[in-house]
Amino acid sequence: MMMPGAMPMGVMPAMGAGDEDKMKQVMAKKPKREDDKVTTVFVGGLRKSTSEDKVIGHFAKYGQVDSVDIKRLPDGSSRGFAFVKFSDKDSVNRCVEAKASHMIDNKWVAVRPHGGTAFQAAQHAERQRMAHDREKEKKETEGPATQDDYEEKWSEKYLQQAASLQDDKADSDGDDGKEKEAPAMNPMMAMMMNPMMQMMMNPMMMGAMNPMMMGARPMMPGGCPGANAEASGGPGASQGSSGCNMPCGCGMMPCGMMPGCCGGCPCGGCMMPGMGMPSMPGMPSMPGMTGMPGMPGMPGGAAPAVTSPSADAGDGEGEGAETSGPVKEGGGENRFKPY
DNA sequence: GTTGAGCGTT
Repeated sequence: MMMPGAMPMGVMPAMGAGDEDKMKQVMAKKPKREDDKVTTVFVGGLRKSTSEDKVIGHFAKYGQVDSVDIKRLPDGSSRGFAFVKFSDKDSVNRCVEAKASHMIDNKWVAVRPHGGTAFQAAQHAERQRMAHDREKEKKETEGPATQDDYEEKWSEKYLQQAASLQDDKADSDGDDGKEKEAPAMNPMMAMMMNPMMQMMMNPMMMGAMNPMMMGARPMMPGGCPGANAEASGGPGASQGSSGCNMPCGCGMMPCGMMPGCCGGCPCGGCMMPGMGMPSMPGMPSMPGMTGMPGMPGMPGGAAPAVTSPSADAGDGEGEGAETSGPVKEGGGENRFKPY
């Protein structure tokens, strides 16, 4: 026994008359629009003053004009183009083929099929451009690389910079010929070239490499006479003669930290008050760190010994030796100021 | 100022 209403809607064998009509309408609708297009011509370049009547009057000679739709702004003024619908395609063809002879209101107008090739090409180009923009935007949003990539990149950059720094240093160090050739740069070396690192490392290295300095010597009020020796004879030249065995150059070692230290380097090449910076055998000097004169209140500050530009002549200019008064800035060249 | 706008959905 089959209930009348049990049949699923989707398999209904027949449609009512009304349904059929609806279907016809739906089916007809789309083709109708297409037909509208193929029987419509676009008319561009109209005068604002051109009326529908004028347009109809012009296009009537190519066939039966169904309608003319001049596009207007809300205020009613013409936008300068119109759609002319013919009742058949042949009229459109005739009309389009005669494009050279369309003059309305004494003005040449453009007549093309609705959605003609030029229009479609323009639309296509526009679509392509939009798609391209979207693609680009998407890429930018996603980002060109991951965080890891960035880190890798920066590490690489750092190493490269360190290497180039080392190269520069090796070049400038070669001037006095006292230092050994700088070894090939590696990250560890790059780190060691950091002034702070040198400050930290030198005490240890000095102790290990220069046992001579471990010998106790009394403080030398008046400064380290080695400065003179340094200026004239290089590191170690002062040894023995004037009471201080420190080769008074401009290394990174605070003088006061060394047993037997004179308590201050008057050489003019010191960075810090009271911090004689003995040059370190085998280590490149730090030209950029030099040039600080002796400081007031420190034994080295009043050192009479330094009257010449000293070991680091050229940037310190020996200011520190001129007076025991307030510190002068090292010609503006010093990037490292005391305290 | 040379290509509309409505209809109404996934």
